[in-house]
Amino acid sequence: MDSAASPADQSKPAVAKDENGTGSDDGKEEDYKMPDNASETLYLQNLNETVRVDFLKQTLQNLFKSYQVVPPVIAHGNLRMRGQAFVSFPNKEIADKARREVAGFPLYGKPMQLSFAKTKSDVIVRKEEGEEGLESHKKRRLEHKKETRKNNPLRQKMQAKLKAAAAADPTGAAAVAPRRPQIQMPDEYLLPNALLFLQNLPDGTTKEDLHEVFNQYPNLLEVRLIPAKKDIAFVEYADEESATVAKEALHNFKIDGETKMKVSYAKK
DNA sequence: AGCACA
Repeated sequence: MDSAASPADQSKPAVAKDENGTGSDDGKEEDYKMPDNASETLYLQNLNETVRVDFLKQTLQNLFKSYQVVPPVIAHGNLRMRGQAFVSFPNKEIADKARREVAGFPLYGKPMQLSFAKTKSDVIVRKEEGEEGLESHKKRRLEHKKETRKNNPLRQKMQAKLKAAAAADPTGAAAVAPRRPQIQMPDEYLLPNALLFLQNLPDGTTKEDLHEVFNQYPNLLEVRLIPAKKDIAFVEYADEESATVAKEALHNFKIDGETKMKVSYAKK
C-alpha cells in the first residue's frame, strides 16, 4: 500500500479559465488550427518511473477526468515502455485541448510531456469500427510488428535521419519552449516532502498554536509563519514519513473550530 | 530515450 492517498480520492485538476479563450494568454483562439497529426489519444512521456503503474494509471484517469478520458489508460512498467502512457479522449478536439492545457503539468515532480499517439488506440478503433474492426486492426498490428523489428537496419537509418531533421528544425514541436501548465496544481500530485505547506489558517493563528497542534505528531522540527501572508505557514518535520503522518491527520483540521486548514507537501 | 493495447 502506498503512503500517498488513493488516486480515487484525488480532486480533479481544476481547469484554468478556459471559456471564451480567457485561459489563453498567447494568441487568438479563432486563429488556432489543430495540428494535422492530431489523434484521439495522447502519448505521455517523462512520467515519474518510481510510481507504480496501476497507481499511475488511476492518477491519470483522474487527472484527465474533466476531459472525459476514455478508459483504459495504458501504461507498462517494462524497460521500453516505462515513464510513458496512452490516454484516450472522445475526439481529437478534446484530446488537443487536454494536450495544450495539461502540457508541463508536474505530476509527481516531473513535467508531463504530451503529444499525439501515432497509432489509434484499441478503444477508439472499437468505438469507430466495432468489434470486427478491432480484430482486423489487431491483426494488422501483428503484421506490422514483424516488418519493423528493432534491428532492421533500414529502419534505424530512417530514424536517425528523422531525428537529425527534427533537431535541426527550430520550428519543430520539439523546439517549443516549455511553458507553464494551464491547470491548477492539486497538491495530491506533489511529491512527499518533510516540509509541509499550510494554507487557510484562521486569523490570528500564532506560531505557538501551530506548534501545539503539529507537535502531537512526532519529529516536528520547526514552524515558520510568513509575516507578509498570515494565512499560510510552513511546518518542517525530520523526515517525509513523519510529515506524511501529520499531513494526513491534520489536513482540513479546524484550529479555531470552523476554518479548515489545508495541509499539503511543500513544492520541492 | 523509449508509441501499446495480454
